[in-house]
Amino acid sequence: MAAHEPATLDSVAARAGVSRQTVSNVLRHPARVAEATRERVLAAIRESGYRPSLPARQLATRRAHAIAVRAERQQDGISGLVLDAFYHGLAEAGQDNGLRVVLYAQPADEAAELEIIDDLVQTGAADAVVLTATSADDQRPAYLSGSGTTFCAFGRPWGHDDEPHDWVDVDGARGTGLAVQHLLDLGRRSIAYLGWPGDGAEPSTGSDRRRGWLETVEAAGLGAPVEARSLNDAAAAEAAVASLLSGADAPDAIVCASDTLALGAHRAAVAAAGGGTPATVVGFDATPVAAALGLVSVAQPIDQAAHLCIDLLTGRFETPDRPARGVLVPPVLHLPA
Amino acid sequence: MAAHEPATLDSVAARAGVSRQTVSNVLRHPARVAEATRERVLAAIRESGYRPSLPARQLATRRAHAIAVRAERQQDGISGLVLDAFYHGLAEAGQDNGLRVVLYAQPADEAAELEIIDDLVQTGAADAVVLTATSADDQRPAYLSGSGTTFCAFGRPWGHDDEPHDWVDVDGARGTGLAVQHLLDLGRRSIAYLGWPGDGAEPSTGSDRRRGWLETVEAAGLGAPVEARSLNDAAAAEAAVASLLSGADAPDAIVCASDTLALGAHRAAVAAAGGGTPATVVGFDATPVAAALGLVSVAQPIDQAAHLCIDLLTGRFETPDRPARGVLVPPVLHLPA
DNA sequence: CTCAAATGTTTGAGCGCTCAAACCGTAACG
DNA sequence: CGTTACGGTTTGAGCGCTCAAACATTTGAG
Repeated sequence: MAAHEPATLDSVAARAGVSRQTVSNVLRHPARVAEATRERVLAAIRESGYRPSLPARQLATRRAHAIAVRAERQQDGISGLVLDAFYHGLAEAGQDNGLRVVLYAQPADEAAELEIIDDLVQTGAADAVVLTATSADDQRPAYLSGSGTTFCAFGRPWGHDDEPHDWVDVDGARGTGLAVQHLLDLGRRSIAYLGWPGDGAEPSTGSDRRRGWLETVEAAGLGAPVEARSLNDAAAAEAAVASLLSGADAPDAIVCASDTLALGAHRAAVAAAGGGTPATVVGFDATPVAAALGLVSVAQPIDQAAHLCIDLLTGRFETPDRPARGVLVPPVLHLPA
Repeated sequence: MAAHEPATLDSVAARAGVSRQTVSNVLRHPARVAEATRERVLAAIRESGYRPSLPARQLATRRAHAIAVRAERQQDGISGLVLDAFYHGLAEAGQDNGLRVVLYAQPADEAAELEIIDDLVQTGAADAVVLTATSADDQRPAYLSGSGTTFCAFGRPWGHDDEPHDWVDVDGARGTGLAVQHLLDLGRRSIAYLGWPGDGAEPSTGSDRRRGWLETVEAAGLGAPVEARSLNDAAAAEAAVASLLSGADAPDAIVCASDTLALGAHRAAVAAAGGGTPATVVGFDATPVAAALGLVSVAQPIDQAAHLCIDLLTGRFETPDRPARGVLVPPVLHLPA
């Protein structure tokens, strides 16, 4: 606990009676050092409480040993909570791979964000970026590919298969498929879908989730599937589902593209049931809101996704020119406690 | 956009026809450089797209220009969402002060966490730490004070006034006071409190929130205040409130120590009302759950708190021995949209 | 006109590490 | 018994910056 001068490679070397480089080798390339020497050096390291200087290493290796990730400006309501788990996963997986995670504040627009990323990379504060919340009209992947910045996206390159890059995403179709299956097991026979406007037209998260529902419902050989759309807003969702439930062929279950939609759907269902059994609602994201309402919801394995992002990045650090790789992880169904 | 060798202090200096140090001065101590020279150097910097190397600076100044903050292992249910906003606030305020924010994954226990913090500081990855979620029996502040690590806590040093340190906290009493006042304005006359077990005994977040309720209710000169306690769990809270509402002197409003408690209270209130007007519930933290249920909730000004943490830290960097300082920020009442 | 004090700029050294190349014994080979 | 080879180790150089001190140049006072 003494407040000595902090130990350096040289001070440890002197103590162990070897050269600076040998100490470094013990740490970075243990195989190069003879057994006996290694023991002695390790002892010296332990005794002196030596901690290698990160900045010095960064300077010498020209690598930051860090990745950057964006801190969202503000959680857009119900979802967004998933990010906390993502941050933790990144930090954890990063620690295991000698990578630190640095946060940058989401600025006003994409252009400003790209500037920040460039800055982080060029100043040597980060080697790579993890992009979150990517969408089809996202400029960032193309720009980063163009500028040669290493990155991994959490989210598929929707509609940009021509510009491949590393990505990790959750299999939304699989998730809604699980939801439908669960409802079928529960005996539901008319399973509707509540999605976002535009789902199904262009490739997107929404289209993907809708597809999983559609395919599973059709595979079950049930009647013509019913669906509604709404902006990601509980009130709007409630209205949309209310009209869906007032129709002649009212469904007995509703799979939703998000927990926000599920909240609205749930309200509408309870109202429409008028004391009877309301249609069963399944959400997406397994947020506390779904849990609070006692709804089943599709949970994204965020932690796993974060670890995979780190894996892809470390892989690319080692083999910079390997072809782009994408990984799809399966979600799981979360039943309320 | 050319992929030249990245510019350095020397390359810029050569281009501007001055010495290395002058370029450095232009950036760090503009006053030391003559107007004309400065212009010329700035032009050279612009033309060459020079970005100072962070690692080099860190090595030379022996400062990381970064602070560390913990990424929570897992959001404990409803609350915890606040952290996202906190991270963003830290990153934003940090950027304005030349501080980067690095994340570390919350490990299994406090001892392991302290080890990680030590490591970050000793390797020069961070100059200071922002502690989150501090509690009365928290070992971390004392340890960090002892080891001379600079830090700022988001949370008061409950019951540890003997070991002062920098902190920022939200005025919980003020928050519940606002809640009570709001209910009084609404015409409620019997305002109960739902808190956590032990609130009121020892100094703590819970005691603080309870005190705000108690003082405001007493100041209003209403009848003897009623209260209940429950673990931070919706089901437990529901049970606690149910028995509260079944009593003779059932309250017409309930102020809660958290949104999780509020959720339970809300359910109990709706059930007890049996179709009539349920008791009004006010939550704490203004999470999406409260919004989803249409509940009023006390919102913590997280962004402001984060900025204040950075202010305290930068202040301490400049004046390491100034006395410890604590800042209390007032919360605001969030009405559902 | 001289000298000292400003003012502006450069030089030298060093932060702690890693790379590549040089070095040194000793074992294996012809 | 000289030569090559090789595991193990050391040396030199340099990553890009900042500090402190040294060095010019100008200015104002005596």
